[in-house]
Amino acid sequence: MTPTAFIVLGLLERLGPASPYEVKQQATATLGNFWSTPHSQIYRTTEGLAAAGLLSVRAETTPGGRGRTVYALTREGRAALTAERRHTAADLPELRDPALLRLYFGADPAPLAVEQLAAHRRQLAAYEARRAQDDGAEPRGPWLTLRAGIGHEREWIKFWRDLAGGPDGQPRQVAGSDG
Amino acid sequence: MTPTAFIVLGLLERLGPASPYEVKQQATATLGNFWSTPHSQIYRTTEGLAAAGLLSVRAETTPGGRGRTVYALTREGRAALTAERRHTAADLPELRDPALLRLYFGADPAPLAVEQLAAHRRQLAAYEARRAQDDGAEPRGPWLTLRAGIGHEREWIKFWRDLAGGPDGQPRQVAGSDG
DNA sequence: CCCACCATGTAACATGTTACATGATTGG
DNA sequence: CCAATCATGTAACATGTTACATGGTGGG
Repeated sequence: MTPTAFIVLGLLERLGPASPYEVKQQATATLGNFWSTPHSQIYRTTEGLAAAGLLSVRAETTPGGRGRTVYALTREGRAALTAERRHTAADLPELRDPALLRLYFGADPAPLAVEQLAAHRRQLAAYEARRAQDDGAEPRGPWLTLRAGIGHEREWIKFWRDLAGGPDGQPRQVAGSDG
Repeated sequence: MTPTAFIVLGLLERLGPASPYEVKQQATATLGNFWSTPHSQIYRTTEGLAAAGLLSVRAETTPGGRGRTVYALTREGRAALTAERRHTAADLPELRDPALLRLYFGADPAPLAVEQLAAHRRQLAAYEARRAQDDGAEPRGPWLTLRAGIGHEREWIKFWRDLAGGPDGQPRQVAGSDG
């Protein structure tokens, strides 16, 4: 199962029957932080899952007279979701950071680092604001992934801060803070 | 410029004139750790860059009588490389970790974490072995990205270790080690 | 000589990205 | 009533992934 399919199934479980549009809204609102998906992809995926029998389709007409398509989990869909949750196979993702690529190929570290540092600080602030909002929230999953995000942002900040240098633009530290 | 294009240009600068096959070998050997690229993609990209005038093309015949295509940076190609190195725009990558997705959607943390922990420990060991090999190596870029990779592997290990639990399968710690 | 692997690509398909299109609703 | 925005999709194109194809080379 592709990640996008898993996302669609998982969100439909939470939402109950919903249109791809609603799924997309939910995706953006909740896990947009560590895994975004464009709406065109959501539409394709709901179609595909319906064709595979994991979702049921219902054509609706809105009060306004406009058509829309509502999908819901079938029994097979729920089973697939459960199965996917039980997978423990570990294929590690790559960092795939364009900034890292530039660094690798000889970009001047300091100016790059200044921008990266600022961006990661903003991201960390956003994460922490969210965590403050739903500290201790149930279910646990989202809270844990948020924690992962925060940890990695902090790691990035450490990394780029070392390269950003002081006011004179010199690196403050290059040797690894090992141990 | 796409990341793949940048990779191809950067590697061709190091290699001098080379075939897509050689570029791919180099890519795997050097930055396969944080950004892999399939060889089919390298072929497409060299074609595209040549069409855009950033690479020159030369058809060769190997000693064995087999044909191959050798690409080399043009002046425009070098200029594009320099320009890209100067970009500092920061669009942050997402974590996009399938394991995190499972966690988010309610997978049981402990068994997932056990596998993830093992995988990340292997990856960390590989990184550290490499770093031991070329500690202090020049140029600096690759060494720095390796450091980033190590930092993030450690962060993942911390994260999953907390979820993996002791021998009894209970989480050892769930509240954030904040500070 | 044949099998495995290296070198060199091409093709087919899935996924991701960006842009386009268009009907309802709502605020000014 | 007009513009902006919400809701609902479709289309075109780029990128990434997987599989296929084929010529040389070297070892058993």
